[in-house]
Amino acid sequence: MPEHVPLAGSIPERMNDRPTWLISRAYARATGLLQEGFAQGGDGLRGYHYRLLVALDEQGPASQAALGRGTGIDRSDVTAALVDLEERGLVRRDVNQDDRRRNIVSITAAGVQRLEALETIVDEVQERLLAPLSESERRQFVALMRRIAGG
Amino acid sequence: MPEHVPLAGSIPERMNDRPTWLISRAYARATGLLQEGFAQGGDGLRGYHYRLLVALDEQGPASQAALGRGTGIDRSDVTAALVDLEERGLVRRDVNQDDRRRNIVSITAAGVQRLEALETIVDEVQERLLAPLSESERRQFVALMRRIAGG
DNA sequence: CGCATCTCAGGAATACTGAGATCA
DNA sequence: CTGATCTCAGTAGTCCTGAGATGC
Repeated sequence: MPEHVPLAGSIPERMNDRPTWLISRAYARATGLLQEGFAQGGDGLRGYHYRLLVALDEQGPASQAALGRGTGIDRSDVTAALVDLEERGLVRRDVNQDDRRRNIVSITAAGVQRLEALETIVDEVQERLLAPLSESERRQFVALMRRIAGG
Repeated sequence: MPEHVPLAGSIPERMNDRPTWLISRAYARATGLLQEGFAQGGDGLRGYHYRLLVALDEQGPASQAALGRGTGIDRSDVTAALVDLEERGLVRRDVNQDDRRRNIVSITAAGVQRLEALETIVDEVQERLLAPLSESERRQFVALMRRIAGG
C-alpha cells in the first residue's frame, strides 16, 4: 500500500518565494551533482581542491592567505586542502625567501592536467543544473547571482 | 606592513561565470546571515526547524515522512529537529490511530508565535541578501531560481 | 512477504573559531 | 609590540547512508 493518507507532503508554497530557501535547494542540487561528478575522479578531490586549482591556474603562484581570500575558503581549510593536493603532486609549496612566513603555492603540470578533467566534469554538472534555462536566461541568472554572491 | 607582495588574491574571474560557484557563494552568504539571525532567538533554532514550522503552519498536521518530502529534509534529520521543537513546546506529536506507524505532527500556538518571529528574521536576512537587486530583478531572480531549485 | 514509517548511529563536505608558532 | 602567515584542533549546520524496530 503506497502512500495512504498523505497528511500533506508537497513543498510549502510560501517557501518557494523565499530566496534563502531557493538558494539552499539549488545549492543542495549543485553540490550533490558536483560530488557525484568529482567522485568519478576516484582520487578524493572535492570542491575546495577544484577552487584552489582554478585560482592557481588562472592567477599563477600565490600565498596561502591570498588563495584563501581569492577563493573564499577559510585559511585552515586552505592548509588542509593544499596538503591533499601536494600529496597528489598537483601543487608545489615553497617557502617565500623574501618573506619566510609565506608559502608560494604553484600548480604543477600534473595539476593543470587534472584541472582540465575537473573542468569537464564541472561543465557537465552545470549543463544538467541549468538545463531548464535558455541561453539568455542563463546569462541573466549568472548576472543576478554575481551581484548577490559577490557582495 | 600590511599585505606585502600580493601573490594574487582576488576571485578568479573564471569562477564568476560558474553558476555552481556563484550558488555556493550565495549559499554561504545566505546561511551566514541566517545563522546570525537565528542566533538572536537564543533558543538554538536553525534552518531545519524553521522549514518544518513553515510547512506545518501552511499545510496543517503532517506525518514525519510527508514533512521530509515537503521540506527536502532527510527523514533522520526530521526526527531530530522535531525532537528539538517538541522539547520547546513548538510542535506536538501524536500517534496516528489509523496507521500507528505514523506520527501526526502539529504546530502549537507557541509554535505559531515563534514562527512569526522567525519570519521577521528571515525577511530581514532576505532584504540584506537581495539589497543589490531592484524589485523586478528580485522577481526575475526568484523565477529563475525556482526552475533551477525545483527540479 | 514487501513496503512504509520512525528512530538511531554515523559519515562527508562546507564554513568557521581559537590558539599557538613563526616572522616581517 | 603589532600584525600577517601558516598550522592544528575542534565545532556547527546541512546533507546523506545504513540498519533496526514497528506496523500496514
